[in-house]
Amino acid sequence: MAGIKDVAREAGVSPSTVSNVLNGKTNMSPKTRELVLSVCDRLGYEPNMIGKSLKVGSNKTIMFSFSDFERKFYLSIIRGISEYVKTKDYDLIICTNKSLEKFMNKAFTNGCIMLDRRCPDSFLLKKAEKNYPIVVMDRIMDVPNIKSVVVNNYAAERDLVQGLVECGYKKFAFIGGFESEDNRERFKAFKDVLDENHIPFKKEHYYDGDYTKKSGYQMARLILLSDHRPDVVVCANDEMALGVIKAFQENGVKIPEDIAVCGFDDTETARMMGVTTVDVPNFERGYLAAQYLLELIEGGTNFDPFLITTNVKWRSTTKHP
Amino acid sequence: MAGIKDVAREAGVSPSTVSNVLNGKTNMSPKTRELVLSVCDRLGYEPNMIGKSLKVGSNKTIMFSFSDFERKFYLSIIRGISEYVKTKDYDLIICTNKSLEKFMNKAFTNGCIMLDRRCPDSFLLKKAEKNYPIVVMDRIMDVPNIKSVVVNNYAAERDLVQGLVECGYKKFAFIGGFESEDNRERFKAFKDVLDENHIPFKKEHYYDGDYTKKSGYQMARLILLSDHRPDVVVCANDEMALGVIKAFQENGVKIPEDIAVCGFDDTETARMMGVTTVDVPNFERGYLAAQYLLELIEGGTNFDPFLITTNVKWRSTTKHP
DNA sequence: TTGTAAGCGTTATCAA
DNA sequence: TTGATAACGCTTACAA
Repeated sequence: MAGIKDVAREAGVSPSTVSNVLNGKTNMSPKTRELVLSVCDRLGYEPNMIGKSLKVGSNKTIMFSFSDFERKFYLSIIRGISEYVKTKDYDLIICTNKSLEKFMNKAFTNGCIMLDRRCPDSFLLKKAEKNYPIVVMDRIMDVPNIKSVVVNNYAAERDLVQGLVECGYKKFAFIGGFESEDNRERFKAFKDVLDENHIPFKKEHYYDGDYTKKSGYQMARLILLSDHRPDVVVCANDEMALGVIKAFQENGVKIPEDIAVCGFDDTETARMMGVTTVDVPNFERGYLAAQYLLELIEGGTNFDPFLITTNVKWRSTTKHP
Repeated sequence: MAGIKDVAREAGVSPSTVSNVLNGKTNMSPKTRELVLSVCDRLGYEPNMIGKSLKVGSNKTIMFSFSDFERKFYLSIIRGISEYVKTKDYDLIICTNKSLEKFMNKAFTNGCIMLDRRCPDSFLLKKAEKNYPIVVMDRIMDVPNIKSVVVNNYAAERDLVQGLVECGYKKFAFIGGFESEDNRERFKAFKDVLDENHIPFKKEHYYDGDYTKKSGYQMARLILLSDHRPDVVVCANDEMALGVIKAFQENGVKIPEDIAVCGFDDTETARMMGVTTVDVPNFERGYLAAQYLLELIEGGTNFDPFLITTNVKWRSTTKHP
């Protein structure tokens, strides 16, 4: 690997001149510039970004961390981040495992968008205290250097359930995901709307899923065995709703005539299957997260959580309000 | 940000001693070690990986590059890479846009897995000549320092089409994706099997899609307008097959009774919709790609392309052979 | 217009 | 058991 010194020696100039040429400075004669450029080309010189980063102190790079590979919409989020970052001439590195200690470091990246729920708050707080800017998605942390960008789960689920009530549904079942802020909010909205409408809901009609299709399938079978048949099953996400639909189809339960089903996320499969659900604008959330992160990096100090609004998509697995 | 020197000063030792402690060396007294460790903790010291990388010359990191955000199975590939890399104590960075020049650099990453079709061969060849190890997916490049890990499209599509022939289908239509090695191979297999079975296929029964669901939908409408109704539509991927299915459903065409449909990829939606397709083991391909890359990095010299085998999944959008 | 030299944060060598 | 020093590849004052 040719280094800047090799180029300098070969061109008969000093390393600083090579550096200047390569960084678009104009304080050299045209012929020196040409010469340097041609030597770079001939030697196939590529600047060592590590050396440069060390010297310059920042490398205009942000990082995104996630760890759930079952969610296609993560790709949309990535696309959103990627698009915004490009406009600002920053680079993006995405990281999936425990390399955080290495990459969440001022020396390596200027900031981070965190979507990995396995990364504990305490870790993020530690980084934030060191002035490392972070945007967290799907969780709320209201401290300096951390900005939350979260889906307004509560409002979205409220809209959905209120619509179902207006359709005339009276007997509800809810399939929850694993313990998380998302799930708590979605369930709370569900419960609140039922309460406001004086529709009773018993604990035993809450079924414990884990956001996977399989768990939805299993819970649906339990529902079919129970003596209290709901007329609508509200699922905390689309994957579980798809599992429910599969179980219902296998057991000859007509959707929505016998039992209606709805989800949350508006995944591609849900769309294709005509599932009533809540559309979360994922590209936009990625884009916004990146935008906020760069604002923090450039010195912004607005750390108020940002809520993303959503829309209910009424499709064929429920009546329409 | 506290640096190694700050720690050294605070602990009353030299930077080298701090470095030694932090790198697990044992050439110091236990009490010095303890002291250093406690100071590190108190100051919240984190090693600057850039400084370290510059000194050490390598940072045990590989990179993965992609750019198509419409394919959920990319997440499976990433998971495969991520899993393998973890076992070898390497880090993975994923990169989506034009940051390649920066990251595909010996100083930054030790090697790269390339799945971005927009990255030209010429660029990769240039890197390979500089001894930068690369694993390319979905394209074949048979030169030193580049290993190809590709799906055996030809064999897979042959199996599928041969099965269709055995089902008794006689009038075929093919919807191709955009111009690419994948598409060429899939179509060649399709055509070869028909030829071998003396089943005629005219150019006008090849429809030009672009791998999107929308294009499948549009082509399906064209097919319905044509005077030659096929009894099976073979699509170069699942997305297009889903588009076809949508169009057929809207027009009252029964699948598979009136016209059968099949795809390629075994996406989640295809699975859910019962589409006959070819299952590509994506997790495994990522895993293997990572494995081969690390082999190259450690000095391996087996650059022969590796073909990944696949299985046909017979489902309800076609008869079964 | 060009070159010299210091320094970014670390580790390795070697001497104490 | 410790520390001084050089070096990794680059940029940037500042000097020439």
